Amino acid sequence: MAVSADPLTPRAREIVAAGRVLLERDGPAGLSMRAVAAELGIRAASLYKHLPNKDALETALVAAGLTEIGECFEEAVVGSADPLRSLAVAYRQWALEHPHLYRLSTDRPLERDRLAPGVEERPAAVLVAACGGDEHAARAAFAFAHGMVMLELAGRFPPHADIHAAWRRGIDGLRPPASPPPASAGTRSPDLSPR
Amino acid sequence: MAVSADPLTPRAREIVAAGRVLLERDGPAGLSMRAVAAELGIRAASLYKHLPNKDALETALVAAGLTEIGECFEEAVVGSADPLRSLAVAYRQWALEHPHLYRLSTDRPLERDRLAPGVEERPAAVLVAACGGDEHAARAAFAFAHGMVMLELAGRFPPHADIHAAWRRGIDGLRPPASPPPASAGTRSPDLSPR
DNA sequence: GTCTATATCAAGATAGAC
DNA sequence: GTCTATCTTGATATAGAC
Repeated sequence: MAVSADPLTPRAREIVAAGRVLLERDGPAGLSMRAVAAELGIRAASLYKHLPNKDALETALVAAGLTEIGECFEEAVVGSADPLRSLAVAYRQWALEHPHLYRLSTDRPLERDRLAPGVEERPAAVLVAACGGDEHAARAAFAFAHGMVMLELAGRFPPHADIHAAWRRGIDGLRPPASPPPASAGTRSPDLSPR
Repeated sequence: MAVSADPLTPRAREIVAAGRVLLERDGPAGLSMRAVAAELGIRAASLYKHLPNKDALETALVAAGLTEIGECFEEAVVGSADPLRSLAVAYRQWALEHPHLYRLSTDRPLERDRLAPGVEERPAAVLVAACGGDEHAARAAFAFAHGMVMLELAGRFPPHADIHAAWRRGIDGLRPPASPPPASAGTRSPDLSPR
């Protein structure tokens, strides 16, 4: 059993960074070993001195993506009067800014063995707290947010759809009953724009 | 502007059927023109007399998948005391029984031009009705269900997660306020198993 | 409607020299 | 740590004969 990730050498980290540039710029089809090598000005064969294969590269990219999403989560809730809304805003924003890395990071089984400890658990704990300790609600909220983001990234909402209203309705239904939307000017939840 | 789908010849329909077998059995990587031809006992080149290219095959598969999901939807609500729950059960069941076709059908932009009329609209109307006419709630419910299914298909829920409880919590939060879970024995929503 | 033959391209990966 | 050279595989697609 693999206890933890093999730590990456500095050169391997540079390769992963180049891979990330390519993935985010050209999508998954652009993430070939040849292209990554070209990005670094070397030959594809040279990559294999630093990473065993392409899967190791993708695994490292997934770890990087999940780590960043987790950091966003922790920042999003500090001082927030409406943590669940703040998490939703942060989540959507990160996914829309890094669509290809988001998809790569979420559409395959997690190799939990190879993940640094806390990468999955810490953002999960933040979300559960925002759901008033209800972990079923937290799982539902995660699925809701993932579904919203995936549908938006796939262009599946019809042109006239009010995406913000759907987010609002979902969050309102998942918020813990004890804490209704904070009493501000209006009677409904505020808009979901990042600012 | 392409007004509607080119109708498929009978032979083309057989090709699409073979493609569906392969996709569902071997996943997207197994859906090659060579493999489809082999499934029919012919050569890949022969396929191009019946379909212009691979994209046409995939488009036909998507149309078939969406049509079937829509039919499931219409059947699921007849005589149901809890339409939103019934839709959720039907949706999850179809997706779990056809994981690869589900993913193919949902992860790319819809070519609405090439879809038979009603394929998208009719199930949408059923869902909106189940949400008490609230189309924002319907969109949120769609995203919630899509997210739940995608996470389950991707193996992203931890082994201990109570998936049924998450479905229940999501549905309860999205149901129209006027109609609480139908008064049965218990105080909570019933389990989400297909039976 | 199917065939053979082929063009074209690109992918992951390895061996071994330097 | 990078190179050249190569292997192996497999993909979509076209031309033209039968």
